[in-house]
Amino acid sequence: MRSPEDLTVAFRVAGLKVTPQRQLLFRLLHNNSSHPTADSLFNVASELMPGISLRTVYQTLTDLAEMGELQSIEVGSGSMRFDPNISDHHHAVCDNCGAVHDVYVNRAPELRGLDDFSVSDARIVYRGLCGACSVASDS
Amino acid sequence: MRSPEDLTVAFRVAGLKVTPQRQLLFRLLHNNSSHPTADSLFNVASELMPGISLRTVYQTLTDLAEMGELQSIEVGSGSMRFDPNISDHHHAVCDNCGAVHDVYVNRAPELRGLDDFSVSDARIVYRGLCGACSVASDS
DNA sequence: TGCTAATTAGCAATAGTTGCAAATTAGCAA
DNA sequence: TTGCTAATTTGCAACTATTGCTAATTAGCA
Repeated sequence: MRSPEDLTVAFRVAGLKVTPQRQLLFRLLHNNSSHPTADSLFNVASELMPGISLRTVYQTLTDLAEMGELQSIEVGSGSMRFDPNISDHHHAVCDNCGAVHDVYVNRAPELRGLDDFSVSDARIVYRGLCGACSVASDS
Repeated sequence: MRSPEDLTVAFRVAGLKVTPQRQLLFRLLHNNSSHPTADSLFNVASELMPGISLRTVYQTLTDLAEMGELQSIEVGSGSMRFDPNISDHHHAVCDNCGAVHDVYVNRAPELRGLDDFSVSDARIVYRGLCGACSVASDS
């Protein structure tokens, strides 16, 4: 995702308005690698801007995703997560603490068992234990 | 997933009862590669056994999943899908017709960018166009 | 400064799934 | 075969995540 400053310009160019709510969300998402849900973002945003609506958070996330500024991902936690890292990467989810990490793979794995399927996207979700949680479970 | 006959035995051994509803679902799921949702299974089951409850379908799917007889998968279609194929495989989803296909990869892709994460499971979801739909969209 | 289309907030509505309790029933034992 | 009891089924309410709708507000241009 681009910087809040760049997004401000990009939104105006696209005919979208730059409201205080959106600027706040730009800031909260920039360089955010926590893969937040709409709700968790709403909670943080609410402390900085009491009264902001969850609906507005959803709306802005949808707008950003449509502009290609962020990726929406599903890792089986029940709710959608948003990732401002739009480089070609995948995710590792800790079964213990639920944290979602960005991971990279050397090359896209090749398919077998399906002759004619033209792949446009491949997403990998790894599950297991993150560093902190494996240490904690050593005994 | 094992055969309806084997599951009948396995359920009794596990202290679970084998009801007509469950037997029907065993049959509907056996060798079923359509990756059905709870609701689509319910629809088929309802024709063969009017009055069967959606709640029962969910319950039985949960039981089967807990026994390791089927896999529940999420491919972004909004609802959970169930796969009686429990071999090590992945899925390809057609963006046009929504069909979910089983696919196999030569080897699990290696991680980069995360030092200490012990992977217990990796799931790949490919998106694109299936054979039938690529042909249909040629013009 | 005023205008207007975009946005916000709040609430209702929806989809998928699970919780709960009363009625039913599978499967064991006598 | 009959009776018992725990498991199951059903129906419905509740719940979570998300989207639809609309009146009131506001960004940004002229």
